[in-house]
Amino acid sequence: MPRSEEAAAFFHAVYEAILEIPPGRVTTYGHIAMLIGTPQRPRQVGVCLKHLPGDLTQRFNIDTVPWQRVINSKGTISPRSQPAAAQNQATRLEAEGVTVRRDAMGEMSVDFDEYGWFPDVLPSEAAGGGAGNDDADDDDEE
DNA sequence: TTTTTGACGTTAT
DNA sequence: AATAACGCCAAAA
Repeated sequence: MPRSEEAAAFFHAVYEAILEIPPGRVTTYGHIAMLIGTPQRPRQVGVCLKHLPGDLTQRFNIDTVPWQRVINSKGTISPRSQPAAAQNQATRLEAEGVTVRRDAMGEMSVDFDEYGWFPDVLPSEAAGGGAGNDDADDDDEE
């Protein structure tokens, strides 16, 4: 558990934000960081997920928090020390209807155009390549 | 206690 | 396009 109250509050905010990701959609560590008002700490979002309790009696645990819906900004499942964990994430995503594409180098990616969930994205970003969603509320697009 | 590590992302070369 | 440097900070070593 986090050593300070402030850290605990951060963990809490991260988990709450992740709970908002709709099933069958994905977003990024950076986006979660932005949503909770700390855009400079996407890395800490990863820390929170890494330490997500396996204890199912806790309010936030690996079963109640849809951690699998968080991937990196490249649109790929972040590799970690335990390769099986990434595989597990892919499996959980596929179980909710998300297509995970494996390329030649064992790298697993998800198409943001199809599954990305990015509410509150600034119009300037959306203007770029047609792949954006400037709406704060989206369920279906393209 | 100090140092290193790491489920990241943006900016600068 | 690809690589490096940096900011971030809780945990683990």
